Amino acid sequence: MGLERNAKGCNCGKCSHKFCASKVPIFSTLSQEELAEINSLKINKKYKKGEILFFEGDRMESLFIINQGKVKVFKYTKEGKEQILYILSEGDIFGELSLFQSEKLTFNVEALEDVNACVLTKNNFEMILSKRPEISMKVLQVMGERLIKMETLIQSLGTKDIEARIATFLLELIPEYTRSRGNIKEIELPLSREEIANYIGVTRETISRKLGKMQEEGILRVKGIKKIIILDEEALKAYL
Amino acid sequence: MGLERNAKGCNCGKCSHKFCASKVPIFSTLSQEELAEINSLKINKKYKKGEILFFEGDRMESLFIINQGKVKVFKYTKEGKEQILYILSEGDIFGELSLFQSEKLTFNVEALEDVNACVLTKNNFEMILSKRPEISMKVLQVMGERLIKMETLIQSLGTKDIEARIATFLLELIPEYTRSRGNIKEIELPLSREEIANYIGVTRETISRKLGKMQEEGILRVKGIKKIIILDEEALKAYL
DNA sequence: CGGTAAATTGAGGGAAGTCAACCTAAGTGG
DNA sequence: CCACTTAGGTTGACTTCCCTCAATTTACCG
Repeated sequence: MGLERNAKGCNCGKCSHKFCASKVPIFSTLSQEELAEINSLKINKKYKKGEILFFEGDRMESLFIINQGKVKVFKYTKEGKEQILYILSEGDIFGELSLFQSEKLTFNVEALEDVNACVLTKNNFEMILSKRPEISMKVLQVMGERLIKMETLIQSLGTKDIEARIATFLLELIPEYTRSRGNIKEIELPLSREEIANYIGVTRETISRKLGKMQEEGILRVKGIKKIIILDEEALKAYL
Repeated sequence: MGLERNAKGCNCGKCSHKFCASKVPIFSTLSQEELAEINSLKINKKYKKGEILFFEGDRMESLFIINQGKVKVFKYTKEGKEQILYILSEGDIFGELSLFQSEKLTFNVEALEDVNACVLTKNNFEMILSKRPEISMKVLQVMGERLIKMETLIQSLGTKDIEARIATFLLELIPEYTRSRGNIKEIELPLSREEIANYIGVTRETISRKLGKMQEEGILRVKGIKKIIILDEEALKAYL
């Protein structure tokens, strides 16, 4: 699967990470030569599922580009429960903030699956940025999108109706995590029940019960532990 | 009051809005001449308390700088309740996002008190930006701070403990909204009870009850409708 | 094919929401 | 300056819904 990917995106046979830079929207305006330069500067890191990439309070000295896999970004609440802020996957970046304000990280990052990431040092990134200042605009766009996602999450958490929160969560997943088979949509869940609960601000048990209820209502079908088939997307939207 | 302000910050007697640009961190690197240029480009707008500056879905074609007063930025939840995202006051900017991604506004903005704002058109701002590209870095910093605030809010909303949410809210207010009298701190609340409730994700009544409880415990004193005296800041922090 | 971690299901309690009545304070006009 | 009006705040009784705790059941991995 991983090999297929490479074969598909790159023909040179050896540079399995040529993608790092080319995958990322912030570098979309760069030429092939410039991308190649970035690739020669980057280093590659691998993490196992469950591994912590960063802890709150760590000082970031580099820009991370996720080449493969997914990570969750989260904080701990007072009760020691994790509050997930967002999920990042292939092509997403993080650490960009610290590059501009050299502050400590305000969240933890953990690999949800095996992760392959490219790392650009702060210095190298600043060098690239000085050559191509329009990149900072791109970074602004990415941050803007992230802000909008967080606004949606806040709106969701502020909503008392838990069905609505779950619906929001599922609908968000559809564009990126769905394999369409005919006209039914099968979501590949990136999170466990407990993690969904921690994202939505409820307990694991409540998620179980609500999904069960939605299944009874014919809106979706829970297929094993990490798949959900959306049978009636309109009914889901009606919850919002 | 408004005049005193002006007298204090500006001696020319006529340019009551010279501050707009000089108040804003994103323009902090500019020279006096450049600031003056911006001031000649900007236009001035006034809003009455309760007035809506923008609706969700509006297209922003300008950068707003708050010169005086406070606004709340909010969305509506499914139940029609407002979910406040943040409070902006003197020196804060908004609309910066739309300038970079020309998307529609994702929130509403309402004046909490009489507001005086400076407006820079998108074109003018882009012109300034092209002359001084380092401003985009500053914008990134501002957005970074906003992102961090939202992360905190999410963490707070995800926390079940409502006392903790109230404590977080009050402690956030202290730096900006406190008049210290001796060693007791008196917070001037920018929000009504209902708005606090809408910010924290609970009902008006719950806020009343919890503040009453905290008063009984000797942590604070509710003084009328818009003042709270913090008697025991440490006890407040202990809720976190 | 076990063994373990995760998910589900059920029963019970508690905390916040709802609804309604009452109170307080800010603003208005005489 | 005071009485009146009204919006916002507080308080109480009741209800609901989610959390908690515990017992099973189901999925996943060697």
